[in-house]
Amino acid sequence: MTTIDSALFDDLQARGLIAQTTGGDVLAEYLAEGSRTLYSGFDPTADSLHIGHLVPLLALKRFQLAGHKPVALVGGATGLVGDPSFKAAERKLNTPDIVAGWTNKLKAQVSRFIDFDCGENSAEVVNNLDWVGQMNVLDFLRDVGKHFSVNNMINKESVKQRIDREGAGISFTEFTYMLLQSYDFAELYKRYNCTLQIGGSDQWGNITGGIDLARRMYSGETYGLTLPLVTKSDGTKFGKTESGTVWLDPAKTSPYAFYQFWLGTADADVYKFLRYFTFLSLSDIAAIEERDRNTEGRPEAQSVLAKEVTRLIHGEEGLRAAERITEALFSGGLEQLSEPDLEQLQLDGLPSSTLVRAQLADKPLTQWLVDAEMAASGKQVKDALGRGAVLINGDAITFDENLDGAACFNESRARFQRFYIVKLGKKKYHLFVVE
RNA sequence: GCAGGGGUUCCCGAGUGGCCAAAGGGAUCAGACUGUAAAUCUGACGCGAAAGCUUCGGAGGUUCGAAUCCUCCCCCCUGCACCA
Repeated sequence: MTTIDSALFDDLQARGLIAQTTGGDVLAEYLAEGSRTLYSGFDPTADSLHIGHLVPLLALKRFQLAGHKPVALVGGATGLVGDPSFKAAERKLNTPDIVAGWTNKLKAQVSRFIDFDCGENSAEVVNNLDWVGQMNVLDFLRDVGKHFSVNNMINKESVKQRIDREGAGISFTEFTYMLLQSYDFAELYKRYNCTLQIGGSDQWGNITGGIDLARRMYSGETYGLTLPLVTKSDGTKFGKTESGTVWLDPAKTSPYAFYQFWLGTADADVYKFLRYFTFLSLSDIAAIEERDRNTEGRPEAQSVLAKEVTRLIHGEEGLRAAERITEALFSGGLEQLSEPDLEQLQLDGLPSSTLVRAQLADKPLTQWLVDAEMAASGKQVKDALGRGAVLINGDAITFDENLDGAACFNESRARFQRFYIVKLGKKKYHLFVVE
């Protein structure tokens, strides 16, 4: 018999992880009284999840740890249609085989976070294409569509801006998305007695749609809970860096870059993020906050956050690699790195490139750095050059040197004849290996 | 199909014949200050080391000169019509 942690709801609330719920206190009680089955959906809109998906993903795990059974739904079907919720414009459709490929990747990714072998509340991963895929249009219209009122649908906040906004619009396809997702909930209710759907706060309309449908089709009593949208205190979008989205796939965002992302969290956000993204207890987090408040200089919270989240996503190994690189680059000991250290940095995932010595003179430094994706354009490098912000193995490079790639990467500047650590600005590092 | 409104540099959004590589804001990058933070200030922000080159949905045209004018085409929005 699974033990239920009746404090779950209070804990979620205290973490700020509850945006809205249906049922209010009834839901809290319902969760405290027994092991429930809940689900959250992830649509394949890319070949990897990103940190924006982390809140619902971790929430599934929080529920599981508290004794409930999580179902992760990967939207092989809904991904073919596109969720219009709060989107400014119609999205372009991806081909079925692309979506199928992404679906498989997401299934694998999602599976790493929840436990499939813990008895009664073992997790499930499902794909809604399995039940929507073979449904025919007429059945859908008669069995599902009949339960929806267009009048209600167009009043949903999530599609309103698309309907009201001049210059926008919404296709029937996207408009129908809500029906598909609602049907998922009803179907999971039938299959697994799944009685709770969780999701981002943008999913509220879709979730309540599902609750209504489950009641109408099966007289099922179900609940919804939404998680807050992650926002930053400065108003910029969470989860983006200069180089774009922060992905969970280590091939798309290295553990080092991932670690650095969290390390850069603003003070104003970091304690909130600890509550959102880690499993540290609220009292531990409060203790960290208290210590930081009483300490001069750099707070401890960011490194705790980076460590916890990186370990969660990339494991102990990924975390250690990220820490090794960070330590080497930011603790000032660059000159002390041994040859094996430098080789290890490369293995650990420090961005690196291999250049051929004979070709160095072909391009200016600006171009080499652009090619290595250290900067988007030579202009940016040029700007940095003018401010002495480009360092090769510690030497500031000048404008004049820039033109001659070979001079920049000259042999006397090399470490162990072939390694050059280029620093652009305060944080960007790249290892060049010249052969 | 008809009528009207639109498509501008990453985003929003000015610009209606030269002073426009194109206002302003946001985002982003670099510098100062710091704690690899925030705020603030400074600079950059189509590409190029530079000379210079390429842009304002697409293709042509008018003009000494076009993002701005004309023609055709593509796409989006709103309404009407068609259909019933």
